[in-house]
Amino acid sequence: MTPSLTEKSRELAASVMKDGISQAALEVLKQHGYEGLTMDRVAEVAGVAKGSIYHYFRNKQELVTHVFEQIIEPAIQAGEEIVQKASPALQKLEAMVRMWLEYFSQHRSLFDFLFRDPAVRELCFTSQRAKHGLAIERFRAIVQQGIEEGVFRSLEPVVVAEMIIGALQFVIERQLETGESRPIDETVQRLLDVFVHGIGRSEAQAATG
Amino acid sequence: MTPSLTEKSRELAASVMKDGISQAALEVLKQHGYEGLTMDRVAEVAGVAKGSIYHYFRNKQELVTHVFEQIIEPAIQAGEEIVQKASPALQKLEAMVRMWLEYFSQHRSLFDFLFRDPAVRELCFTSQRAKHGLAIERFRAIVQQGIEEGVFRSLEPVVVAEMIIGALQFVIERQLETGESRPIDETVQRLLDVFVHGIGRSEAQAATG
Amino acid sequence: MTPSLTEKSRELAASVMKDGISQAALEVLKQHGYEGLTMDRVAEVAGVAKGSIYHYFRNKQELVTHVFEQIIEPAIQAGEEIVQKASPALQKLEAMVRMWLEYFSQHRSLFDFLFRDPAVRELCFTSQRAKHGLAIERFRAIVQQGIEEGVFRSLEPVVVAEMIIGALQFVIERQLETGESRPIDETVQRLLDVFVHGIGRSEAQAATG
Amino acid sequence: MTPSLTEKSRELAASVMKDGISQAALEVLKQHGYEGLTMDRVAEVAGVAKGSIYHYFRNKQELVTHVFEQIIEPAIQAGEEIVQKASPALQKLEAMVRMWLEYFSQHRSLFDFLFRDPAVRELCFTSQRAKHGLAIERFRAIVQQGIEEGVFRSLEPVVVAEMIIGALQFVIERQLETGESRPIDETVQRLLDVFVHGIGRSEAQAATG
DNA sequence: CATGAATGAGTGTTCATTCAT
DNA sequence: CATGAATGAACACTCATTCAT
Repeated sequence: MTPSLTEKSRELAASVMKDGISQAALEVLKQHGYEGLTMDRVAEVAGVAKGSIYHYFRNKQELVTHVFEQIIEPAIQAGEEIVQKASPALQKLEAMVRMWLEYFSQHRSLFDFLFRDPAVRELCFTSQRAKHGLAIERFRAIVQQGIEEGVFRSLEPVVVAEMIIGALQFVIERQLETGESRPIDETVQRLLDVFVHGIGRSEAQAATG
Repeated sequence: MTPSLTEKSRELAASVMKDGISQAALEVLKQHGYEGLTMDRVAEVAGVAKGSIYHYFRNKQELVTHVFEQIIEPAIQAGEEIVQKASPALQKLEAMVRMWLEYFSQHRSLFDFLFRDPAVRELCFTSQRAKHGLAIERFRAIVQQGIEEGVFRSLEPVVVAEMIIGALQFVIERQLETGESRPIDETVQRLLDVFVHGIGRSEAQAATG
Repeated sequence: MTPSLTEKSRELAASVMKDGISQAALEVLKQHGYEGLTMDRVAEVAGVAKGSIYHYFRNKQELVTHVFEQIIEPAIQAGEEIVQKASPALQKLEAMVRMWLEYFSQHRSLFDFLFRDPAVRELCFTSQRAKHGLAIERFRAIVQQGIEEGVFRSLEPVVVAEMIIGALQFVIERQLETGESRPIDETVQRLLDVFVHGIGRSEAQAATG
Repeated sequence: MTPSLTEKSRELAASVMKDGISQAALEVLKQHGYEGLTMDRVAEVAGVAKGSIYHYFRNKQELVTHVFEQIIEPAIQAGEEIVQKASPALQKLEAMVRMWLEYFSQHRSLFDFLFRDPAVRELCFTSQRAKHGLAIERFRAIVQQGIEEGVFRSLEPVVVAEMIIGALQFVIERQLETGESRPIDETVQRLLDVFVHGIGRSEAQAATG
């Protein structure tokens, strides 16, 4: 059992180091941008020798990936909670949109950097359908639930999920670019309004429908 | 008149070279990504000496910018034509969505790279409201027209424009990532359907409205 | 005889071009310094094609050398005149010191650049004992004359000439560096005073002597 | 105490490397001149990788400056000692002239290169009145002392100092250029003779002579 | 395990020189 | 002769990665 204990403390120490380095990398990312993310700087900020980083991360890419995962974790958790709740789809949708809006407005600048690494993108979206793919999956589930509840029309839920996320991301992105920051509540309402009721006028809709 | 002729052929040769280098850069971009875009590679692919590139582009950034402009130009033109037509907003919207859909599906992979260059982003979005900002402006104008025609509800047109573009981009992005390629017609219909009618069911809408 | 005429006009044209290019190089030198002296810039300022420079100067070094010769020529001439005059050595010395002082204060900044090229140095001082060596020779001749006239002590004239030139150059150099510009008359007097009478006090001299 | 030991050996190793690189740079300077001083060559001669140089010197300029300081340091020290001594001005002057003469004859070729770097010049003369400015200051102090002792005439000491240094430098320079090497003792005597007694035969001098 | 010195391939950019037109 | 596009070697500097201690 002793070895198990030693092993555990070893593991603990290792994970502490990993986190420390990861945090340092995040700091560097914030201050110097993606192109300014050098192992030297990470080592300096983390207060460890450059070589030590390679004990915990095989290479720079792995470090970047880990940083990304650290950042996105809270959103994953928050999303999970929202989905798990026993609320109507519309409420879940609103909660989800608000959560992502808040999340993106906090971290968008970092995403600019993180999404830059093709390897990270690969990881996030495609390969293991992880993280972002997960976001889609969750919106999809909510849309599906809405359809089943009879409040949403019977549309392809994945595509709808994608549209919502895309719209949401881009709206945030624009706000960051233009510098203006509208209250999140307002943005949430607008997004929901458009997606739920459409931009078409009811009479016209009645006519077309 | 002779100098005019010589001058012309010189200009022609110069523009041929510029295009050649630009094409080479595009090729490198496709194969190696933005981080892999080195002047050496461009020179090699273009089949010219590295130094020669600097006869046509002051520096790397200028080359990148030029490549970007070359790519986006056709879309700008097509957008202009659509906007100028005297058609109802709904038709324009459809044409615009289809155009961008076609355009993005052709170039999305490049945008991943191009949008990554801060200088390019600057150019595109912020500084001179050029290119992408222009796209927003055009969608905005169409939405505005729709509102005036009485077919669209009176929503903030800029935000709606942003949502549509965001949704559109992301849907394409996803298709590229998942590898599946749905017919563009179908995607256009889905986007319009969602944005015009919303995802909510009519009764619910009637109830809310 | 016709070919002779053609030949002459050809030669004339060539020398005109050489001078034009040389002047352009001088201009570039003044504006951009030695490190900024590029063939491109020279061609641009001269208003000729870069390639044309190589018709008149085998390479950059030859051009630089030519520029140097152009600059130093007036001083050579002025020196010649002073030496040729039938005046007492002391008067010649004063005239010479004044001339060089004026000359250096006008061109010192250029010398900083020109003396930088080892090839130029080679040319100027060593190889053909040209130019600068010539200056030494002239000061030497004046000192010699002074000895013969009985107004100067019988010292090794070359070394004395070197000392005077060295002192003269350095005093100017310092003025340029410190930025202060004392009147030339004053500097001339000081130099002559020190070199003619020495810094030692008469009694002390008598004591030492 | 162990860390202190490790630290010390580390520091030692670092200073050994710095010196090695510095020496290599000196070697390159001697063989290829200032324009031929490339980091590649320094690395090759030093037997280290190019990148390693940048562990010890932030950039080329810093390396050059360091080389310069290494070379000039001994002269600074020797000058300090001479000035500090409690000897009559005339003796100090002789010692100083001899010291510089010896020093310059050893390093003049390097100065050709070193003085060429604007940054080095800046450092030496202007900015902190360091090094060369220091030399002037010291000669000035000696002249001043001589005036106070009553052995030198009451002349502007700074200008006299400049003249002596200029003459001294130029005489050495000439010897290097012409290749002839006169005994230093002789040169010292000639310089002092000229500067103390002047070249003119005055009545007083005539009386002594 | 921790270290940080050492590495060396790679980066964008410059510029004297050549040569086909 | 005049041209200027093309060249390519050279430059200072960076940085992910390795490895002896």
